[in-house]
Amino acid sequence: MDDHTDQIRKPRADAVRNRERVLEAAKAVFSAGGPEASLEAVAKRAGVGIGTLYRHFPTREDLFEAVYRREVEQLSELAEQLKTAKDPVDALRRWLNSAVEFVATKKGMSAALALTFQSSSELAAFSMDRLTKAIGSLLDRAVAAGQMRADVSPEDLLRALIGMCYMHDQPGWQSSVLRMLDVFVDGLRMQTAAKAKARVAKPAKPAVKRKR
Amino acid sequence: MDDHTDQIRKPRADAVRNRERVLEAAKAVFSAGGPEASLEAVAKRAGVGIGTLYRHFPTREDLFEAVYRREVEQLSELAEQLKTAKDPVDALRRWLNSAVEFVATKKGMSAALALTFQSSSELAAFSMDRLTKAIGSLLDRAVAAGQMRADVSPEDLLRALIGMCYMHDQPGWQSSVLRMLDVFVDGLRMQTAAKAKARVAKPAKPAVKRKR
DNA sequence: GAAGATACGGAGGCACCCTCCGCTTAACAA
DNA sequence: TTGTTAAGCGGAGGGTGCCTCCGTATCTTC
Repeated sequence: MDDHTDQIRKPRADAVRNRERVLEAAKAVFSAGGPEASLEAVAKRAGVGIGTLYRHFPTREDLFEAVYRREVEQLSELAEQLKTAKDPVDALRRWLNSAVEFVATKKGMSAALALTFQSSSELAAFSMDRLTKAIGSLLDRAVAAGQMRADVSPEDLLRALIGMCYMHDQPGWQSSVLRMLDVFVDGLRMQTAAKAKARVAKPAKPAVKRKR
Repeated sequence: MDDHTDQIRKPRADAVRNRERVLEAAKAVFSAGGPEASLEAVAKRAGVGIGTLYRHFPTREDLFEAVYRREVEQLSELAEQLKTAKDPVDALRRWLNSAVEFVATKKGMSAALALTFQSSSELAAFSMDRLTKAIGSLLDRAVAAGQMRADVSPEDLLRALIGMCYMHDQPGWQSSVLRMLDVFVDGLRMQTAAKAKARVAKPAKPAVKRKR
């Protein structure tokens, strides 16, 4: 058997194009109709057969995933830009605010994402990693500058942020989330130079006295 | 036409019984199989016909709602009990912790709830009202005792709590949420001179691992 | 241009949704 | 108790969307 199998073929142009079309259509359809929207509707909007859709994205979740990955990238890039801001605490606060606003435009997708996160821990890992790094870089700067306590991880903060945004079916949710984030940042912030010093000088003993 | 129409009949015993059975079955089925679970499976498990299920709960959301309402009641009652605890801040912290644990046992239901909340603002209003009052009573005590800042509403706190719990697909989510809540309560807490001192003298030593 | 690999589309089988209506049963009156 | 009647029950069946499968079309490579 001849195997120049390692010879990899260039992916077909139509396949690439169709995949892109489906993603585009899916984003629109899910945003409008929620996660239950018909996949056949997605295929139709994309102008491809239902079979094509299923070949590229064997399950509904696969499709959610692919759509979602893009969104994550965008937030990640924003953090990159904010890293050069002057005030680290303000930069963090700003990123959080942007994240809230970002979520605000994705109403229809959110329920879909809730479902996807639940079943695909792989996606959760990816986005966690990506967004954690984003927050982490902002957080570290603030900590390094002595402006924030250091016992809350980027993971924790991310969790709080995403969590709060899930509540966005209430009227006024957005301003409420923003207020919460302010309180939160206050909770994280070093109180005064003196206090900060005292605290850092303090010896170990785990952050909290959690009973049970 | 004779109308002793105002004469109201007692609801039929079998109807009451069946309704109860369906709720029981639904809780189990949704917990295990998530929100997409077959309603026919629910009917079968309840030992009733599919028609009966649909008469009692015309839509899938109606069923979610009814199941959910009970859960809310329980949390509400817990708050009632905690109102008599000595330390108000600790009572609040405890209620929050219990809420987290409570959610932890409802894995399968959470995605369903996310969907329901999105489409039924009526349910959201009900549970918000109920839980807000629960938190509110605990929060008020702490504020009245001068142990907490007063500019964060029960609604805000509830939002943060529920939000955080939506993240529970991650390993270790629970301890993370608990940690977040601690930080949060710290952020809320009054920083009186005495308190602040106490805090500094206290262990809140952070740091630790937090690699990267 | 030919050969072969790759992708396309949509028919079709299946599962589930939900409605509709004839039958059953509980509540009330006598 | 028994009769009357409203309320409730069950599940057949039409409809929709899911997903697979395979004959056909198109692209890449030589």
